[in-house]
Amino acid sequence: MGKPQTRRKDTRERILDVALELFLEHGYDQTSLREIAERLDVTKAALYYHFRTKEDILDALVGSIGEPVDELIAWGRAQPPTLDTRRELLRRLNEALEKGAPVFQFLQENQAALRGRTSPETFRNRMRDLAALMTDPEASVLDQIRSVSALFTVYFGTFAVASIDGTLEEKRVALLQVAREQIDAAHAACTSP
Amino acid sequence: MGKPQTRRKDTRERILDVALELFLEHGYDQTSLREIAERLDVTKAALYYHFRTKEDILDALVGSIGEPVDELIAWGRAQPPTLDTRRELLRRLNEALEKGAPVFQFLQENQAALRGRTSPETFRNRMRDLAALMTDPEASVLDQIRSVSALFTVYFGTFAVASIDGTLEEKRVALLQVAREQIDAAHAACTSP
Amino acid sequence: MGKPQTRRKDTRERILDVALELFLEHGYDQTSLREIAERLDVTKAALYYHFRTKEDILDALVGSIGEPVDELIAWGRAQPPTLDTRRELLRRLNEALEKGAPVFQFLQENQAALRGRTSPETFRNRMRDLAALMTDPEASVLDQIRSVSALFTVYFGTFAVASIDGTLEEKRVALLQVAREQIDAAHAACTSP
Amino acid sequence: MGKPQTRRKDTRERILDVALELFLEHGYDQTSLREIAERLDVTKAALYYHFRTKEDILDALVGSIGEPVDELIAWGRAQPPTLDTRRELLRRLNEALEKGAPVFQFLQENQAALRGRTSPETFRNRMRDLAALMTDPEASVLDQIRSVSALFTVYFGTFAVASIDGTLEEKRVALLQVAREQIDAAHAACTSP
DNA sequence: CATGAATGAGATTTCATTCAT
DNA sequence: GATGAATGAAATCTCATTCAT
Repeated sequence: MGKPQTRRKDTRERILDVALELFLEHGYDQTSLREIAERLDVTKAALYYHFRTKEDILDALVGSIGEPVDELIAWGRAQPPTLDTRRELLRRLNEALEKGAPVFQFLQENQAALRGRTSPETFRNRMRDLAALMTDPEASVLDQIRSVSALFTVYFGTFAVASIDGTLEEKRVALLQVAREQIDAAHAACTSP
Repeated sequence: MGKPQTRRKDTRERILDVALELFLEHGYDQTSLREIAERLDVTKAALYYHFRTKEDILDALVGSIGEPVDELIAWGRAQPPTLDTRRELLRRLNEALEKGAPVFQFLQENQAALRGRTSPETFRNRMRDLAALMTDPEASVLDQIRSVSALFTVYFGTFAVASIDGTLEEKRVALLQVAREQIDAAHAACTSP
Repeated sequence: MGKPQTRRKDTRERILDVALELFLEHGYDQTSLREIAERLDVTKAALYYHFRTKEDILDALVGSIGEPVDELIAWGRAQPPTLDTRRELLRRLNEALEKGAPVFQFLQENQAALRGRTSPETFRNRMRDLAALMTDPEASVLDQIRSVSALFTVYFGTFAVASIDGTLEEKRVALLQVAREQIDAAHAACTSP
Repeated sequence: MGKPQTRRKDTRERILDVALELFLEHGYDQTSLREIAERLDVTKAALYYHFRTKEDILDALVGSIGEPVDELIAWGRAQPPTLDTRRELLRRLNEALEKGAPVFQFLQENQAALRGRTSPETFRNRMRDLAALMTDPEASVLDQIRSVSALFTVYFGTFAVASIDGTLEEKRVALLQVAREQIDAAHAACTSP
């Protein structure tokens, strides 16, 4: 009974899982389709049944995180460019990074390898948009850097806190708070003096 | 008299220059020795006269920034772990990044590709040592993240401020100041309450 | 009543049409079953319901012109080897080429690709038989060449007159007349002196 | 003494020889670089040292006959469009075909496989130019076909006379004479009536 | 009748590397 | 110091074909 058998989960899904796994282990260029196929115990040709090229696998992976970020940007643009909006942007980004973290890390560690590829390029543009939403173009260089720095703390911090003791959740919350302090500083400086 | 002739700078040096140039353009894996040789207008075999393997070129490149960082770490260890020491560490790192920036960027963008390679691994360890010098292991998670965040600001900021208006020098100084605020915050929090 | 429905002509027929179309466009080897299936908007597996192999498609195509030529040869053999017989052979071949022209052209342009395949080989034998019917083995080399040349004019001419102005029908008639002059010359030479 | 050793003739030359040999045996598409390499007893990679792609081998082959034909066309254009010129064109083509015959045959048998490839396309244009030199555009369709037919006799005849008895030289001369009769007929018809 | 999923074999091409000269 | 010729290994990708459903 039930579905006939959909043997071994869904192959397409499994390919993406294993691909990401290997891309993180050895990098995109160093991961051959042979390796992916072997770890899945299918033939290389089977991969080509599900994806037209190696780059299509990449696109599917990057696409999976593109949507949440797009939504985030759309939301940000609909809000007034206030401190509260920016705090909320950081909070939502921090959340989005939690799920999707492996893909974010993959993108971050393979920047050079993926240069010129359309889908990561698209992703990079999204991050640029996000950065633009965090900063006021007329603010001082100092404040702009404070804002970008807040984004960095959330973004890179996620991959770098491994060496610090503490639970993942604890560190995630701490990252967010530090980032919030920085965005607060950017705003305080520009309103108070 | 003097050196025999050192025609055109010195081939070894030129190989390193062009290699770095191409590694930055297409990434380490995607850059073939053929491309390097072609851009230099020599044969591939000529490269092998100067470097035993492709990885040797990588090592020479990474080595060129290893020394300054090693010195920085040695200096840091010889100092007491005070706020002033950390401020000075940030300042010196900021300085070291200026020269050597392309190599740092190369390392940052090719993390996955270089994983498992000895010399970048060595470099990563050095950065870990540096991070350790910036933080007190007994400090709160929050303060540790503040300290690491200061390091990030100096480090990643260097590659990311391209999209902000202002002279390079201006931005470098601003980055340093923001980082200093963060390390100050880390210390203020842990000494005051 | 009548045939159940013969939806859209008949799949088998459509496969042959599209296959020939593509074989003419890109050549036999360069045409994959995937392309044929895609242009028909069915799956590759569907092709295998109608034909056991790719070569079976080829055989069906070549077979379609084999019969008329077989009949022509049989007719030729039943006649005395006179000038009139040969004139009539040219006329009938010229006629047969009109229908079936695409298949003839396909065979002519893919000789190398089809070498060793049984059915085109069979076809080539038929053409050889036809050439034999056109020539007397004891005639002079010159006259044999005149006769073969007449065959060529009808055969290759059909594909080559595209660059000459005039209606198709006009050109077909002209080709036949030129060929007839050649066969006449072959006979005149051998009977008169 | 003598040249150091130029071991085994000139590799590039040998590749072209063997490639043509195999292209004629199995056709262009069906001949893999593996086969070429094996018959030469070198590795596939060695082929790529001498030719950038498989198509480059093709180009070199076609190019080798392009020049003589170009010269023939240039010569033809410099002459008045008389019967004598055309007789001489046929004679020279007949001569050019003798050397270079295998390449001509290869081109003729692989038309479909080579469609769209630049260098055979170029070659086809040359043949069209040659055909244009043989015919008067204002002549009757009949005479135009007679002229083209003369060209065919020389061209296709070269590959087709294998089945006729006689020495190669004898047959070559006979082909030329038959072609000449046809071009004569084309001119006679248009001047006399 | 036809499809979705998969395979085994093999194609072209590229790469780091070697070595005699 | 440098080159020309070559190699062995591997990569991406395509193809004809099969078979359970």
